[in-house]
Amino acid sequence: MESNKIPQATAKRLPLYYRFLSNLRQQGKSRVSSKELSEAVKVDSATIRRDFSYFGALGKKGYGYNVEYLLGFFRKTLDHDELTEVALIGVGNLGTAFMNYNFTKNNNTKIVMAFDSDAEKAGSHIEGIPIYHIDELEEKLGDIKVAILTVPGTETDSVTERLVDQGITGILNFTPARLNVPEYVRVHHIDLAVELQALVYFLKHYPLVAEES
Amino acid sequence: MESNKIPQATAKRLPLYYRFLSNLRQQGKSRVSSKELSEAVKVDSATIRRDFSYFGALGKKGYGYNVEYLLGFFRKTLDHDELTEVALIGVGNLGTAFMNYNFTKNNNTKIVMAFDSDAEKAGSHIEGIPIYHIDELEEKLGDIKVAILTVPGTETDSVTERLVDQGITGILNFTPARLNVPEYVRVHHIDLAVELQALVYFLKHYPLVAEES
DNA sequence: AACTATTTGTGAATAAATTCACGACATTTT
DNA sequence: AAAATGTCGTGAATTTATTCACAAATAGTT
Repeated sequence: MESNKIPQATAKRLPLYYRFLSNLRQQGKSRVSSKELSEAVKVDSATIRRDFSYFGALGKKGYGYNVEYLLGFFRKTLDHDELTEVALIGVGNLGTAFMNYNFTKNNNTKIVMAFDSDAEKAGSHIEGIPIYHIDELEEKLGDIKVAILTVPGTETDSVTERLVDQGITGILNFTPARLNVPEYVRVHHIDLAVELQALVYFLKHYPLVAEES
Repeated sequence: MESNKIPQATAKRLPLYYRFLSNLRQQGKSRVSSKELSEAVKVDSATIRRDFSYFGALGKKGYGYNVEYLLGFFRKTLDHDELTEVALIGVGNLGTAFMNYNFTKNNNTKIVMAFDSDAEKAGSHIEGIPIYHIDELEEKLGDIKVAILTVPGTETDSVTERLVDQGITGILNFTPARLNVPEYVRVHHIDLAVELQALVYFLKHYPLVAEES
């Protein structure tokens, strides 16, 4: 894989760049400098240029970057032409929020089915996405490789095991638990309570500037 | 502020450690080694020891760490004795998920009020938390310093400005926008679409191990 | 055509975070 | 009481990420 040389920190910013570039195109802008983009995405302009440079010379000195060209380039790099199908596990408030969120706009990912342990929900649809009972997981999952996990804490471990058994290799985990998965499965954690606490900690211990009158 | 010397990466892990230590206590464990904790939180044991060491010598050689002592220490360090009040802006599915989430269990943060632009929702409660109309923001906010932003993209900028005007200094931002705030306001972004895309990108470009039969 | 203003791409410097590896000490076992 | 084992705390090495700063090139201007 040639893209092994791209730093992880850079890779994480790519989707962000992509979205803001899409916005710019929609606004009719055909050119952008690293400085302008920097102000929009709040990433240092040198970092942006460095990030882009891992993919070669995408810009032009004295001019900046051509929005259309950059978008085309990243569309390929981010595989935006092929849709990645995603399953959502746990149709509570958080899960429902995801289903309503229109991921496919500006995106290459789409939630195509959801599961819940509540028999009441099974059989219904949200935004056209079918909800199955969790017992049907093995039957319905097919060759989906990515799952969003928004179940309550108690069910986490057993569901995770079943997902892995069915061939899931990527999990976006919103539960507070740390998942036990084989090493070939990638898990990204988004821990809402931790994020909130960390923010509060930073506010108290890392004041940015003395607030002025 | 003496804790200026603690690396940010360490600070972000503290709430995580705290939660897992609480779990251990609940399980009746009175002692834990960095190796055991490492397996639970999925952080390298050397990193854990390094993190703890910024606060002094909290453990005992040949023994490990005393769970109770560690918890007591972090309770003070993380200001777990004082409750930080938080306002939530935008009572959609995502916002509702937060309100149902019991942040105060094992936590020092509490959502004490919510706002929404939907007049229907104003006046009601979720989990005992009052929901006000967004027009009442200035009137009701009081001296709350932290806000969770879960509004649709269109309202983001104007709401942010009003929050800052009212003295908010920390924002947990779930909208896709990058906020324009004075430099003394700390914003943490959680960008759901970006997280999902980044996961997909890593799966394709950074395979962890060839999946074995 | 000459001049000025921009802006990239990157080598080098710096900063931040992780990981190695081991001496020192405490605990446990025999 | 001695030996064996376990575990911390940390100096040093390494890795990863960011930022500086400037030559080179282009674009725009007069």
